Amino acid sequence: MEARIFFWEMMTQPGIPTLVHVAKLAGVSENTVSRVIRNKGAIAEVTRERVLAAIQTLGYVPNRAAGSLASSGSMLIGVLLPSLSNVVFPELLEGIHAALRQTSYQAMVGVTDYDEAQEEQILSSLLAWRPVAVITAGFDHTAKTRMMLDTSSLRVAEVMDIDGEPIDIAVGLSHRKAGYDTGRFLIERGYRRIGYVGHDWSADRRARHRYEGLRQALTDAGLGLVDEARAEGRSSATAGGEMLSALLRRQPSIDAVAFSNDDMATGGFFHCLSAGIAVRERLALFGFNGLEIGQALPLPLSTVRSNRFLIGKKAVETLLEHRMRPTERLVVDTGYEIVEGATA
Amino acid sequence: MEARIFFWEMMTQPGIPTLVHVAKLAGVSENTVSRVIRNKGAIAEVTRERVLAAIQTLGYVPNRAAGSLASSGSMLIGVLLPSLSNVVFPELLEGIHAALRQTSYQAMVGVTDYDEAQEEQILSSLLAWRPVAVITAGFDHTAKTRMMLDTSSLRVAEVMDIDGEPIDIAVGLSHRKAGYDTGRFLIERGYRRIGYVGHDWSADRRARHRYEGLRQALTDAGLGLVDEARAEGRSSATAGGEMLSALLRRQPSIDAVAFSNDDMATGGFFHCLSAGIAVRERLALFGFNGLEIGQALPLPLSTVRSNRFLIGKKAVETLLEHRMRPTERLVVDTGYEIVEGATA
DNA sequence: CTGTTAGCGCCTTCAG
DNA sequence: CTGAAGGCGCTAACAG
Repeated sequence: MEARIFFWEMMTQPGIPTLVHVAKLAGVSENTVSRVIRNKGAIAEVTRERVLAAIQTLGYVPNRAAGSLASSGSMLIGVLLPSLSNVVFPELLEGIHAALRQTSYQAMVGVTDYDEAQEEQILSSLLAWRPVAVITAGFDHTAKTRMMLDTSSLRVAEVMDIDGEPIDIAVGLSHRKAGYDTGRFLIERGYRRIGYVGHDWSADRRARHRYEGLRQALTDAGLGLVDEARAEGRSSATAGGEMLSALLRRQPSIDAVAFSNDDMATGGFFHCLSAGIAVRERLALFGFNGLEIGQALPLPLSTVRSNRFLIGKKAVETLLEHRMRPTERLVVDTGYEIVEGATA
Repeated sequence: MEARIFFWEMMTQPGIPTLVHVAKLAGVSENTVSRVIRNKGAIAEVTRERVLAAIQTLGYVPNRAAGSLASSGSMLIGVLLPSLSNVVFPELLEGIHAALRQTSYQAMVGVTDYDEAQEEQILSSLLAWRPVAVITAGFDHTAKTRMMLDTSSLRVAEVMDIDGEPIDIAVGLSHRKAGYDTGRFLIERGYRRIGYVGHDWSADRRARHRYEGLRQALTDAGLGLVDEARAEGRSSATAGGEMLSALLRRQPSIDAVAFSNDDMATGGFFHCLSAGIAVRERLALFGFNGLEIGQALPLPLSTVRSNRFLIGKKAVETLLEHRMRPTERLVVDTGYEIVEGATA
């Protein structure tokens, strides 16, 4: 009772309560309050309850900036994404958030817009908050970015892709292998005149890897790609339709098309509808990602399901398992799954 | 030269450089360095250059946790989103990030999973970083959430929706009005037997507002909703197809269907394809959102375009325009646009 | 089991 | 135009 009065006396200007306020109200030292909050060290049950009550009545929320400064451990994980307009990245983020929910870590996201120079700049503003780890989608970095990432004590997970040499942890799938399996799948189904429809690779190195894997599979089977059409910009259903149309104009005899992803393939499917092309009988379509929209098509899309949510989750888990930077490079293969569908 | 040696001497343990290191290297006081960084106060050009050089060679990155603590201004904006799996939220986030890119503010995102209790918990972990403002998608909060949001000095923007009473700033569109206009559009096109296909409203209050607006328009025209079908879970193309199928089984005479959003409508479109129903001639379809996929359909979807990117951008801009909490409630209407399309 | 004493890295205020 | 103190809110040692 008296303690509470004492507290209100203190609050010269009604600001946000701090440890001092809680301590005063609970009649203990700041330090004890801190211990209760962090569950560190042994504390008498009575004391703990008194402190908890004080926290409750004041609505005290610890200031993490102060905590971070004092302990040099921020409970922050930086996340660098190229974009949010391609569904795969939000899905990755969902996985990251889901894994973080169990912990008291927070994600801090930066969007680089597929630009390495921006990545550099955004990374440095993330580092200003001294995260304990960074998750980044991809292996292509500027020299300076690489240097910043090389700060010892900063763990780095490069996600989505495991086809490169990671800085310390890689979590994802081999897009080259997925592309190869796409080729194998089409060949085994008897398709021989195979084409490719894609989008701009400069922003999407993984799409290029899949393409390379596809070509390899065809080469290994004594075949080749009949022709290909690539859109200038990012992937979209519209681009997929237009590019398929262009490809077929040049090569009417093509019997199967591998698309750079499901968005493009969905557009291809729509084109077939409009143009009266019988999908699978006359022209097989194959995508990548396993998005919901592809599976909702009148004919479910044949594709490869990559689990973005899982990648995000695994990345966080792996990162948090290693409190120090791992001595050896770690590669976590989250795999993928061929979805037979009905379009190929 | 000498200065540099001096610096290395200091680095007993090769850690992250601080203001002290920069100051030593540049031969000035910490304070001067701080001023250079923040562009505050007058500084001799020579000094500034010397400091900048030192920062460069050390790769110094200011510690914002420390800055935040010292200045009680965090350059952080908290963002509360219900989910990332519905495209509209990543798009909103893109707008937020785009607006933030010009500034030195950072977004810190929390995902509530459509759960008010979680929102409360996540908000408090965001507040631990003492953001200067919070952006939240929606008006439904628990009492405790409301209390936390009521901290003076914390500016709050509630986005997407302007149909409620904002805490201090609302940015978005009137979903009720958009629903009303959907009804008007269908009526003016001559449709009279109108049905509705939706998803679970408990997670999506905006969808309910659109529905209410729609009903109002029908009522005002002396009509009523013939029937409706609502899926249990979240919106998806699959659910849209299934629900449309169920609705038509009950009410074969329906001539137009308003969907809760484009995902659902796209699924409806696919159902029509499979079932051989002539879209528009026999059955009109109308969506909401104006997603790319809808416009890529063989018949572009008739829908309402809500500009999520703009909402995010405007929210940030409005928030940053007001350095203090605005005295009056502010409502920014970002509007919407009817997309005629070819399905209604 | 609890309190005391120093900082963490920066910014603000006040002197020059 | 620049420097010297002091403190933001918290945690890490030590003591006891």
